[in-house]
This record gives sequence, structure tokens and C-alpha cells, in this order.
Amino acid sequence: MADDFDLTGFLPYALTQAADALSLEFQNIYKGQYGMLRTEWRVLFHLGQYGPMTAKHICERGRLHKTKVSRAVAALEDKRYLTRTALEFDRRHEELQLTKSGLGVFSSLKAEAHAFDARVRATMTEDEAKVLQRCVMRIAGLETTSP
Amino acid sequence: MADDFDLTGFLPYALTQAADALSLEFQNIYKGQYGMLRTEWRVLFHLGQYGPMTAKHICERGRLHKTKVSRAVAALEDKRYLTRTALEFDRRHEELQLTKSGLGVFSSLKAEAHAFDARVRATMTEDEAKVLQRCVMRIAGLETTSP
DNA sequence: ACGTATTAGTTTGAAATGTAACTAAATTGA
DNA sequence: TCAATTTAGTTACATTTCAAACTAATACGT
Repeated sequence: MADDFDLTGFLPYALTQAADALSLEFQNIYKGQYGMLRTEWRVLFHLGQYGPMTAKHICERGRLHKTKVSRAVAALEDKRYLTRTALEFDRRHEELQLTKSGLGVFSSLKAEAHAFDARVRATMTEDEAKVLQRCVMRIAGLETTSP
Repeated sequence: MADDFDLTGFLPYALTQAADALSLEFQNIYKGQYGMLRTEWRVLFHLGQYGPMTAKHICERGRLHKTKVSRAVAALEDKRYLTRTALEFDRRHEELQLTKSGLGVFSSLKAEAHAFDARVRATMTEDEAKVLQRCVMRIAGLETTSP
């Protein structure tokens, strides 16, 4: 029997601790500078990174519940970071698109994210970073954009 | 400039997705079988893994806020999984100790956790698993028990 | 010794989340 | 053609979380 199994290394636990540590730190940036919530930042980054899309697509890509997205979209609209346009061919869908202002915030936050990411990766070797990336993406069920 | 930086691989994001995926899956076990919430499972596992301790210690070790621990302890007490004993030398502290029943649940869940962990690790090579473990623990600021 | 400051833990009220019910638009099929 | 179903998104309510105020016990400084 595995009486010596150490729960500290239990992946769901260790991964959560690691994710929380990084997320909380990065939160200071988007929350501190733009008063955004986590889901708002996520919606913003999906629209900035992949271009205009519907809320449904954001839900799928970001694995977010539609109510969360719905509220984040409303908040971002209030901040004038995005606009909605009901699609001609099916008016149930609304295409979400970042405004100039939204794009500006996105690119600023993207730069911060890049710097942040580089800082974290600097604490490991290149090989470690590659393996970490690969394993984490696989566990998350995310696709790597560079195959 | 880093216009090609891919936010999908951004560590706070990818790690959160991975942690969520695993945590949600494991949640089925402790929630489904024992109706426990995440913080309750965490408190249980700290007490089971490291022996009796105060709520304060659990907060520190598990990086949990004291209000969350306070409620989880109350819930576990209701379920008769633990008992509290005010310490003689300072009656502000209460030592938390698992009951027979609590220990039973712990060891059952620990076995499930072990099997679950093994299953996840089976999707990678031994080297990958080692690197992943090391990096994640370092990011999380967790100590490895076997140095 | 005794007023002030700390500390462990609980409670309370506000914000955020998840579930389920709801609205409006479009599709199906009899 | 029009009732029944499906789909995108919102709203309402119940649960969870977070922050700040609170209680009880101890330590500190004079």
C-alpha cells in the first residue's frame, strides 16, 4: 500500500497552489491598473489575441461559464473596452469587438504578461520551461499554437 | 517587441486551466462520496498527512484564509470527522484532531488521490513528471518533503 | 498591576460565483 | 404554417468567498 504517498506533491493540489501564486501576482497588474476582474481580463485577452468573436466562442475557448462571460462582457462594455454587434444572419449572436481603447489596454497588458512570463521562466532552465509548458498544456487540454 | 507572444501559453493562464481540470475531476470523488467541499478536503488532508495541529497552522501550510478554515473546521466537526481541544497553555489555540471516522475517510481519500495522481503521471514520461513536479513546487513555493 | 496591543478564531455584510429559470431568435417537422 | 425544440445570452436566487469588524485570551510596557 501507498502509505508514504505525499499529498504535498499531489498534482491537483500542487498545481492549484502554483496557479494561485502566479494568478494572484498577475492580478495586481490588471486589477491595480485597470480595475478589472479576472474574467474581464480573460475575455479581453481572448478578443485581443484571436480577434472579434461571440460570447459563445469565448466560453468554449476559455472554458468559462456563459453567465461569467455575460457579466464580464457587460463590465467591459461599461468601461468602453468593447462593442457588441448583433449578427445579420442570426440575431441571437453578437459579435464582440474591442474598441481602440480596449485594444490599447490589451496591448499594454499583453506586454506586462510577456514580461511577467519571462520573469517566471527565468527561474528555470530552458529545458525545464519546455517540459513544464508541454505537460501543463496537455493536462489542461490546450493546444499549442506552434505544433 | 513581442507581438507574437502567445497568451495561451501564459503560465498563470495555462497553469490555472490545468489546475482547474484536475481539481474538478478529483472533486467528483470527495464531493460525490462524502459531500465535502474543497476546503474541507484540504483541511482533512493536512490533519491526516501531518497530524493534529491548530487552525492557524493549517492556514499557513495550506495558504488558506482563516475564515475559510474556520468554516471548513466547523463543517468537519459537524460531520464528526474531527474534534477540537483548547490548549492548556494558551486557550486561544485549539488543537484539531481527526476522529476514527475522519481518519478512515482520510485514508480512503488518500488512496484515491494516489491512484488519481498515478493516472495523471502515466500520461508523461518519468523525466517529464520529475521536471513538472520540481517546477510546480518551486512556483508554488512548496517544500519537497523528500530532499 | 493594569491599560494597550497582539493573537486565534468567529461573525457579519458585500461582492462573486454557480445553478436554474427565463427571454428572444431561429430551426424542425407534421 | 405554426406548435415544439434548440440555441445565445440574461436574470434571479442560493451558495461561496473576501474583507473588515468583532470576541476572547494572552502578552507587553510602564
